[in-house]
Amino acid sequence: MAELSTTSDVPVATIKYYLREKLLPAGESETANQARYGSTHLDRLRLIRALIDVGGLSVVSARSVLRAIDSDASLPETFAVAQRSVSVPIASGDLDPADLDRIDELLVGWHVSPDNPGRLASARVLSAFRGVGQTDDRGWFARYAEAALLIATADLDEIESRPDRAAKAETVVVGTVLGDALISGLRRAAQEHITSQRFS
Amino acid sequence: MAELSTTSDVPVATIKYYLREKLLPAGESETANQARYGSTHLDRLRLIRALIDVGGLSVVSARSVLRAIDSDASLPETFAVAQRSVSVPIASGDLDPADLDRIDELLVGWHVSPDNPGRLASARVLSAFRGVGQTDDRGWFARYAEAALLIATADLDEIESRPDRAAKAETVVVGTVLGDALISGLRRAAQEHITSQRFS
DNA sequence: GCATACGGATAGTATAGCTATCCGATAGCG
DNA sequence: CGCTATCGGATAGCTATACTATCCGTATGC
Repeated sequence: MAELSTTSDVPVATIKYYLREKLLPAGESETANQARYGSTHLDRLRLIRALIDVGGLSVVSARSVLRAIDSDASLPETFAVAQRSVSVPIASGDLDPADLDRIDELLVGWHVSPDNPGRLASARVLSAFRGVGQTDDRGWFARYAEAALLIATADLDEIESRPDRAAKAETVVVGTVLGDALISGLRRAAQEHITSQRFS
Repeated sequence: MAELSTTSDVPVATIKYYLREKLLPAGESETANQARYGSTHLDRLRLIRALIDVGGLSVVSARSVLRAIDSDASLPETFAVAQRSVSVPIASGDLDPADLDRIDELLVGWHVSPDNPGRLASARVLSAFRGVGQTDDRGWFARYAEAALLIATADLDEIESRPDRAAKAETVVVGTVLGDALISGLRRAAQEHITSQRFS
């Protein structure tokens, strides 16, 4: 365990915490006070840190996506789990139906279920925009939707390129969780680029 | 204050907390135990809730972006504040220079300063991808960068459409903070759409 | 004249994510 | 064989955040 800690750069106490929280499977005990951790443990630990540190997942969310990877759920099911774990749950009753309508209007031709976390989250953002006095943002949102379609297509292409179900499932989770961080990072870089282009 | 609480649906105790934390300016005291809150206070309160609830900002981050809106800082400066407040700070020393190189390679032709939070965040995501054994993701990342450019262009167009500096600054902040929530929401909807397209 | 409501100050609460200490067992060393 | 250091596991403690609840003196309005 000490070795796992040094190679992964995660404190021993934290590893113990992840074991307790069932994020990490226990090593196989060799004697009563020695356990063996192999490369699978190291890989899993790195995945955990990526999800939590970079993706910003909570420990409970991380656990549920890890379970989804380990299960034999279908890809769409794994996607659903991954999506729910990165989204704050929103009850559709809390939303103004008019906001949902406007989102659906934006997404015409898309096949999206009514309780898709992204659909609800988008409606909530729209409502917040309205609350702040931001209006006439239809064009803005439409361009976001176009970009989202590009990204999702890239995501699915990447997932399909993976060899087997296990690898595909992991890419679904990693892509969903880290993809959010990636797109916002690149967006900030692009914002600075365009800003400097227009302000000089 | 009770009125402000009912119209905004924010508990009185929470409003007091925001006053204490200097997110909300104090109402003008009329007598020793009465204060007057106007529509500016209501607007500000709604903005605070949008930033915190929908945008996921911490109270301290919210305070710093509100200060940026109220200041007479230039738009690029306001952008920088907004970007820093939505990003977890990353020291460039913690990153593998090779990851930064690969991001810079992706961003050729872009005018981005070395300490742009998005550039650093993207490098960190790249490093996390590598750590979980995800490779050959150059094409994937490039498509993300393309989408980011589309989004940033839409952002800047929207900002420029605003009448004056104050409105522009508010759109910078609101757009930066809520835009992240919007794009990830739309991405999830698009993922479901493309998935169902390909799996049926 | 007095219950009620006000704003401000202060203290308390809940949760999350670690982190530190204690404990008995055992491995290595001489 | 003895002794110290280290192991894994269990438990308790810590820190930060975002509220939330109570108390208090003042003042309003019926």
